[in-house]
Amino acid sequence: MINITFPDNSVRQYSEGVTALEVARSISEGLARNVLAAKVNDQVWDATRPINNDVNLRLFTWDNTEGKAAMWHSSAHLMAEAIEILFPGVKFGIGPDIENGFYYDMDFGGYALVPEDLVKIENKMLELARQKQQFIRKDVTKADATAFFTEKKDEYKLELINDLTDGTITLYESGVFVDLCRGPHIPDTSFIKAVKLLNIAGAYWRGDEKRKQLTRIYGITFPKQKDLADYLVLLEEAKKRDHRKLGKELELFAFSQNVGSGLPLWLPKGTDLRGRLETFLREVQKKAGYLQVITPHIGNVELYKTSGHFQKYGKDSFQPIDTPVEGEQFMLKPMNCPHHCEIYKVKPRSYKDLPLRLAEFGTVYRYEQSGELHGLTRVRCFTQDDAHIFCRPDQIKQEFIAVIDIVLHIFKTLNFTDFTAQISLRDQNNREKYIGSDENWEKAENAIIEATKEKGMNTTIEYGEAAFYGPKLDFMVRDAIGRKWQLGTIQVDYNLPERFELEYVGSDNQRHRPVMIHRAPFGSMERFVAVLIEHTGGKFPLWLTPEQVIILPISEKFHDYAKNVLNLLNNSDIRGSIDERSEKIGKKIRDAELQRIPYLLIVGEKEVTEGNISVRKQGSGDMGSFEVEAFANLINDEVKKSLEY
RNA sequence: GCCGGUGUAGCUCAGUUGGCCAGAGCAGCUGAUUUGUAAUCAGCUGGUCGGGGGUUCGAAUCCCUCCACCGGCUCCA
Repeated sequence: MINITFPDNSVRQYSEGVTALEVARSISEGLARNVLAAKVNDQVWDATRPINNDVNLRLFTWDNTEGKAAMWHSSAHLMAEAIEILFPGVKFGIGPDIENGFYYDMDFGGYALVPEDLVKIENKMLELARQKQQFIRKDVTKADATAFFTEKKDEYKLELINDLTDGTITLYESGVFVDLCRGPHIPDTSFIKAVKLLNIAGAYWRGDEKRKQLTRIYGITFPKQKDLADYLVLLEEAKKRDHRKLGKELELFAFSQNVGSGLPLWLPKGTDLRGRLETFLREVQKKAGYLQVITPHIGNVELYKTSGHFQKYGKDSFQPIDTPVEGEQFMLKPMNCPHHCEIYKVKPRSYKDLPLRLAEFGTVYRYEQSGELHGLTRVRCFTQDDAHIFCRPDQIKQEFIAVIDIVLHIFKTLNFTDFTAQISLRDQNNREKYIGSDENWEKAENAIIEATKEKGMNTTIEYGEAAFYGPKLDFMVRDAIGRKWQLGTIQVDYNLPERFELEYVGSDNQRHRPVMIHRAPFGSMERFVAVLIEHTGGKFPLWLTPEQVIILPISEKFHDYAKNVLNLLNNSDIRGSIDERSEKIGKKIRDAELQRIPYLLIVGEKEVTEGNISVRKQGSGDMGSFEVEAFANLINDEVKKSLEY
């Protein structure tokens, strides 16, 4: 007999070789019907795998991340089986579960899948799922595995096997499909009741653009048909919040092929909104001791050779601009830091001057690959809310923490609760990608880790995500459909001060090298506004929104009164307009609601007589009558409250 | 940049197997209406069917090519 300990620390005895599924059945038949996988000590196992020792056991169902993972991983196998039946000869790469579903990378040998194929595959998957195929785990030797996939002529699997070093190789068999796989899998395919293959994409084998591009199919499955329907509705809802769609509808920004792709045109309302964000940040930064500067949009090529950017990115940048006579070359500026270094150098600096915090809403130009362009989140011209802090080495931590405070303050003011703080470090195996000494890298990496610890932040660490000159702390948020974007960033840099030979005179009257911190709380105005649009669905905070109110006269007779009301509101710093169209009030309300204007003020006979306004709040309806002054106070209180430091 | 998809009026979309002058709704303009909490009515304007090339008696429709956009991959100072 063996002892099995459950999460609540209770212990039960079972005979050796018992499976998690049998354990579940011993607890309740209902549980057994829902068990997808199990955690045995620290490893997630098949629920059908025999347990031979005393262990800690935890059962996973669809309600657990691990349960979903097993379900989707198994779904990838099921899809592969369906494809092997429908498209014999297809070679398989990898097919993992992902956050929302799964994918499988496959080599269709030149055949281009069409969307109708997906439907066929879905149907075949459902057919196979109903057969209640079991996932059978087999331990094999490397030689056996190699022999099997050699026979199958699957070079991708062979390459994977070849790279396996830990000795144990497992295969999983379900129906006619056998895959190299670590597992775990769900007990059988009958748990998969609903299937949706979402899209087809190309993906380089092993993520290497020099290698063959395979066909990737993304899909998702559910244990109930209704779950799938709900999920699809969710996706549709998310698409409605897409900043590209809302940006057009709310007239915030536009793109024109005549101007060029990736070059956003900020429309009046978008400019107004962005301007308010900038003003807001300027105020915050002023309080935090930043000095605002302005630098040109171009700079001599030599400047970027000094900084190292030219060597690193010169080929992939907009190419230098030649002057007509002197033969000089200028780059569109891809970064503001070299310019700021030159500002640092305009005069000798004393340790007493530090930290020197230079801030600029600096517009930069980067030649992003055409396939990378994406609405306002990935563009070729964008404005960073940039600043560079030049400080003494002993000031790094305090400055770093002060920047974190600014970022957190901004996120809080804008209700960005759903972000992750990611510490981006060097790729340990690929150090030649970076410039600067090991010693400085370590100092910088430690400074970031210490600062985040001190702030008690939840962080993730990503290796290989650092900038080429230094590690970063990045604030990541998701867009409407779950894609991750970097917004705020804070970066420690020992390198540029070196390259620009920046110095300050210390209290010892000796020359010392300052350290730089690059930081941008929004990241870029473009990307920030994009994410803001998606997070708010276009319903911006009152203090930020381009139009706070719109006055809707019942008929032309009340236009004069409306103008008086607008004047009074303008005098109280409230911005808005009057809908003077000869439309019915229902139409005016509808249009204003669709424009996400926070307050609709209706004025007609009744309001004129009583000298007030009827207020309707966007999204929630009639709030009743208000005196203009009382309403103005209400608005201003709301604005003040959301901007409190 | 790579793989796949899409491209018809400002927007959302129809347009049978290639065949009369390319359609609708919304928006816009003009007029009527003077309206009470999510779409008043009528008329009009508006498209080199993404650009270029080809096949054909004839192309929005078939082929080639370029461009843009969409979903991924790779990249992201």
